[in-house]
Amino acid sequence: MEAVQNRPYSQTLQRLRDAGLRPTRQRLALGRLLFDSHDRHVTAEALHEEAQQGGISVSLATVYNTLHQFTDAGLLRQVVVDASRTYFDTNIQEHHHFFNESDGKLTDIPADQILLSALPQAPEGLNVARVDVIVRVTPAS
Amino acid sequence: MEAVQNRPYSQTLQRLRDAGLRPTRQRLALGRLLFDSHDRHVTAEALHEEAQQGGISVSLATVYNTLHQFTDAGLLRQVVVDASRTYFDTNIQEHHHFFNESDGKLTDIPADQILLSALPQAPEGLNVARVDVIVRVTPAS
DNA sequence: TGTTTGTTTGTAACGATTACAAAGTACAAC
DNA sequence: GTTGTACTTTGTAATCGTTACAAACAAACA
Repeated sequence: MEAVQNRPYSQTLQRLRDAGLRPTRQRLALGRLLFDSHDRHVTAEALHEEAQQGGISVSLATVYNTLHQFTDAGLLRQVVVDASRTYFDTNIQEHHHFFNESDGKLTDIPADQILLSALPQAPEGLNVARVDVIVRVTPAS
Repeated sequence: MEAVQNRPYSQTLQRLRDAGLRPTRQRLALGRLLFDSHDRHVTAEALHEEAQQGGISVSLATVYNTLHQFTDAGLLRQVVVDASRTYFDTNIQEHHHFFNESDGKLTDIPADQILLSALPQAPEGLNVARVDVIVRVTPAS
């Protein structure tokens, strides 16, 4: 078995290939930041900042482009919880979120921890694409 | 019984008084647009447009101010479903939404039509402020 | 009616995001 | 390798919804 420190947890290269995206230096670097740990929730600005800190030279425009390309490829998912910024979630399985309204932090809730019963029928001519449950939390008084 | 056309469905004047907001021409006019019919979902831009069409002279800045004041007073509720714009909902009861991703239209789902069981415990030190369920729908293929 | 305090308005500013064209890079063919 | 081409990245300008702000205005009340 190969050494842990060399194991490509994220297999970013393969993911990019599978998605038909050229494995450029920028995409590989951002992919590793995103996929080497699990259940990350990032904004474009935050990821850009993180890349800079890590010595990765990448423009903010590229971070935006990349996040959208990854999302289109199904490697990421957008989470809408706050009107002022867009979050991208590395967990693409069905699941839900706690959203801390005071610090803007998201936490995953596994799908099996929330049971939705009796979902009403979608209006005529429409199909359900996804169901999002957002549990908004605030610091206890 | 008074004539239907004179009946103040929305009782906007009283609502404003109760909320401690001066019943100005602009607030009364916007309040009537919002509260004279039920279950409305508006954006600031759309409400401004609607007011203009109806011959109500009110600035966009005032529409924004008013929507926020109404929200703070508990007369409206904000709904976050789309990163690009903020919706305000005249239904302040507990309920959920269908969100049509192709045309941006919201439809209410009464609270009793979605049963959420086994909501996980909020992280230490946090209280649940609200649970939003958004059923994202798209046109059937 | 006068005074005070709250409200409205037009416009500038803001912050996140997108558009765009020029410069750079991956990749396949030679 | 070298070259050619299509795809990417980049800095920056533009966009868009929203907020800030100070001057003009209006409601409340003595």
